[in-house]
Amino acid sequence: MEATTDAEGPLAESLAFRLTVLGGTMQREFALHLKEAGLTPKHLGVLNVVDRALARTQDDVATLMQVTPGMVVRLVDRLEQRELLQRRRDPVNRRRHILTVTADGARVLATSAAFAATLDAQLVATTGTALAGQLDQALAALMRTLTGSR
Amino acid sequence: MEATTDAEGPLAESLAFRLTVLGGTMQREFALHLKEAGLTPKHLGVLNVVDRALARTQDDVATLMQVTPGMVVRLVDRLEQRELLQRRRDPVNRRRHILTVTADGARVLATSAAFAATLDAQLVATTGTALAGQLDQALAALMRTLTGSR
DNA sequence: TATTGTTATACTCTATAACTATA
DNA sequence: TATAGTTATAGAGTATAACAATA
Repeated sequence: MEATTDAEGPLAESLAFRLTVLGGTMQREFALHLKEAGLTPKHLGVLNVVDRALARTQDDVATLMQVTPGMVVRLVDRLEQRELLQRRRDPVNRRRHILTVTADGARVLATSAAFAATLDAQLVATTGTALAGQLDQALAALMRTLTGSR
Repeated sequence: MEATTDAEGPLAESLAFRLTVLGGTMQREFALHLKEAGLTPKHLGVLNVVDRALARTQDDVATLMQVTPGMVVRLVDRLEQRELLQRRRDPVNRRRHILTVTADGARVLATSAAFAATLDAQLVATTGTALAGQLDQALAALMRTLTGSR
């Protein structure tokens, strides 16, 4: 009766489960790196989507990052205090806050990109260049569905 | 002077960063699925490492999952309350608690594996079978380094 | 003296829901 | 009436550090 436990293969071999585990490990690395700046991975995520023009307003950020509007407020609050992000009212629709990354914000993104590059180097060293290239393609395909096929 | 911002390529194209984002998405899915059982993805992680014999004691779990001993206590507390995991003293070294997955715990793992399979199906549908196969290989290589090359 | 696990404390993250203002 | 954002509250997660028991 072991068909009950492994009907679809063990959990540990699922793509989704391993993505969760490895994503958690990577997130921990980013968290450690960002700690000195008083930021979390989510703060970096906000900077990134705004910088990449995937999100223009707080509402955009909430939808794209799947977080509540209330959390976006707090994330943006801190980023604004640190002068990494700027809020300004949309003259066209005064309910909206348009977000822009400041020069300091761009610097945080650059530093984090450099840090990410060192993590990538470790990943490539583990998988080898061939597999890393294919990992890159697979992740790109998956990211496209998250950002709405852009 | 834009070499300053993109010296190593943009953050959004980093393998590590995308693993963080996608891992977060998958984690959210698992969290939603586990909510009705009153569990979190970390609880599932504990069940998994114990079931796979990657961890025998609470200390093993803490080391492997990179969480503090105090958190393992609370995670195991809940799993034990729900009768998904059993604690018993190691007769050889009475400081240790040996963990074993109960029949109910195995059932949770099975249900979660089935759920993971549906997530996997979505992932495969997005990337195509060829890329999914290579994603599988890359993730396997990366997981081996996490579990100590076992 | 080191290891394993527990507890206490405080802090952060997060979700929910009520609220303000704009449209 | 619907949208964008804010605030308040409460609950869950987490880290730190002090502690107890065992080796």
